[in-house]
Amino acid sequence: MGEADKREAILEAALSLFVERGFHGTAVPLIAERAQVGAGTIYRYFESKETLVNELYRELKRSLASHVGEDFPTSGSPREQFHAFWARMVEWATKNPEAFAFLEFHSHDYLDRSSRKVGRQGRDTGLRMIEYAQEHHALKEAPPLLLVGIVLGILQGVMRVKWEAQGGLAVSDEDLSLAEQCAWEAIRV
Amino acid sequence: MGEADKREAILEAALSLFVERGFHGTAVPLIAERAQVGAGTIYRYFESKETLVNELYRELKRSLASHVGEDFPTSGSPREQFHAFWARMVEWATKNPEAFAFLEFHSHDYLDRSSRKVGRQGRDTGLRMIEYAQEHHALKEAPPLLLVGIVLGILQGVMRVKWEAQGGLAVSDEDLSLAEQCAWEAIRV
Amino acid sequence: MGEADKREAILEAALSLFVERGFHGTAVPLIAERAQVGAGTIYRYFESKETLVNELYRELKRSLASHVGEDFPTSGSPREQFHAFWARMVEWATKNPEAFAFLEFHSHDYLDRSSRKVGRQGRDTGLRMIEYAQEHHALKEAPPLLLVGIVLGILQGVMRVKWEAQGGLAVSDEDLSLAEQCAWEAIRV
Amino acid sequence: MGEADKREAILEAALSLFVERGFHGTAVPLIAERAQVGAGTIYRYFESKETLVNELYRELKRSLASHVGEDFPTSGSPREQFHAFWARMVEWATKNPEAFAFLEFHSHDYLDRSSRKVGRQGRDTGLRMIEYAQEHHALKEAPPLLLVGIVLGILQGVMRVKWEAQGGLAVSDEDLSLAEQCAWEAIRV
DNA sequence: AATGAATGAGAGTTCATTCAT
DNA sequence: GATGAATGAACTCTCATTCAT
Repeated sequence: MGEADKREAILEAALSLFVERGFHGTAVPLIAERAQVGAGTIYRYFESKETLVNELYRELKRSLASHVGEDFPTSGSPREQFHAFWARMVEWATKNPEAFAFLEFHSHDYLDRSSRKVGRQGRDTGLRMIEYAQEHHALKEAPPLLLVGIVLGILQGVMRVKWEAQGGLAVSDEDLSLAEQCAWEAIRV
Repeated sequence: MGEADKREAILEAALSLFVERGFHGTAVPLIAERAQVGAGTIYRYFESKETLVNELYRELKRSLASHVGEDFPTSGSPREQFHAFWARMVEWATKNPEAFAFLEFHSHDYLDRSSRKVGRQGRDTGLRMIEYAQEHHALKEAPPLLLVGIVLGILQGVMRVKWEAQGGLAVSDEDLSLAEQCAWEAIRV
Repeated sequence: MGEADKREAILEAALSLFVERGFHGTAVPLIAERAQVGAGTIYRYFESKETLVNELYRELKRSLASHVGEDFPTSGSPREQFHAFWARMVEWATKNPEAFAFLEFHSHDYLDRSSRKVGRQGRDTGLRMIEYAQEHHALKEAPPLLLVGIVLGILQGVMRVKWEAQGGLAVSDEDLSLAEQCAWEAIRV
Repeated sequence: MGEADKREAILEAALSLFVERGFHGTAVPLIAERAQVGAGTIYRYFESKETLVNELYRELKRSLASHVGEDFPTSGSPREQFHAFWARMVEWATKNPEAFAFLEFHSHDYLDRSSRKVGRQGRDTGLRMIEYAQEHHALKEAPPLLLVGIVLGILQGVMRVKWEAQGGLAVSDEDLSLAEQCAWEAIRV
């Protein structure tokens, strides 16, 4: 196992445990065990448990941001942009359910300045998309922050239902498309 | 100070500290100090720190539910019912900002079975309202759980913006009414 | 057991263990065990293991300094002053053999600024006594620091012999008086 | 680099680090780094960190002893012998300041039986010199151990002043000669 | 023979909980 | 009934030592 692999194994183990038991409920040796490394090894890759969770947070935030931002239809219509945004968020969340759960369903009382900055950047990107759409009179005349809150809230609310769904109550792709339409109707003029 | 008062003081102290520093970041003696009681006293009112946070959670959930449910316009139109629901949620969240922040912006990895049941009851009430409205063909034909997720998501998203707003960026009552309209347009036919 | 007693018990336990096994060879729970308190209790009285050893160091240094300084024959002849100094040092070291061993036979790589300052104060007092005696032409014309080093070196060397003596090789009071005379002859004109 | 060179490099690195940071404050990989070898290599030359420090201690003690003992004026007068002893000790300490600091200013709580034996041998040599001088009625009638303690104490005290001296307070060769005279006057009849 | 990444025992420390006062 | 000093289990983290390369 190469160095990068080991680092990755630790991050993956930490992610799944943080989602299962929360950050504070997860002891470092438990992460080590799941990652199949010694407890001390974690400290060759991360300065501390806090550093570990912060790096995990930032890497996931950045992964999500880059997935949404790649080849974004910058010159598309507001509705096209909204679709791109929604579809990619859902895509990422579906491919990385634990990562999405970690980012969105858990509180992050351990974030350092750098991580909080990364957290804000994601929101700011959404903000610019909203402002652009408002300039095209495609959206309601409301404070952009409010509209961002509404859209992200819907996304979170819907994904939480999907996450919590067990057994036959699964949320289908069709449902997610429907939710996109709901979200659009929430904010459009 | 009577027994009930002391219990209340402990719960209030715990609430504000949990919101400030998170459940795990709050030491029991700190709660005692803020509540102006001895550390041991807390254990005359609550079996453990976990019990305390669970009872706090349930009492707040019930308070919110009863505020929303009291004199609910059971026979009103779906839109009237939706307005009642929204306005009362916002009212309670505005009167009890810390309580709302605790319930909605923090992860609750410590909830016991009983608390999770109470948590579900709130959602189920919303579910029945949605189903009732769907029977009247006022809402989109989507899984009720999805629509509940959307509405609660919007509410949470909007209130989070309000909570995080500092300085001149405050979210006004007008904004909240606008958000209500957004939420309605998200789910109505 | 009162608060001060418990603090004292911890300091005493720590002193004897530090002398036996060195600072780094002494685990905190071991100190607790010998002091007959819980491991956590130590942290109610001392911020950390380092704080503990620093406070111990300073209290002993101060005790020694005050024993030597009390009713010191400020206006006595240099020889009288020297006798007072020597006799009191020996007296304190004999009454507190572990304390003297801790202060003089162990290296103190953990001392903080405050402790180092206290350490220097003791030496400076000796320095002033030497300078006073030199002004009276009672001592050799050598750098005062050197003479202080010589006297303290002799004291330490002699007490180390006493400390290490086991069985029939004990160092008697008479020997210590002899050593005083040696020390005086080392520095006098 | 030959085997012996590598061993030497490790011992030198260890010595300077032990003097700077103390034995317990020095991590083995740090010694390896300064010696420009891999951490594991140290364990091809020394069984353990304890073995390493013990061998270092013994080699330095032996080096000092042999420097003092070489061509010692066995049939010289007590004063001549004393001068030879003092001058050679000072010479060695001046040429090997870190080694002297390590041997004399640090506590050695890790010494094994063999090292303690070597430590005693140095003192025993001094003891025989003292006894020889006493037989010639050149010294005070005091327990030889005491006189050895006095002389070694002075040497240590003086060298400590020199070691700690910084800036313009340096201890000169002249001062060291003066100190020799002090030491002699301390013990002579 | 040499390396240094990996290890895990053991360190210092915290804090939910207890119980003598 | 109320207190808060005391507790010790469990945590995070370090570092002497090993061993696959």
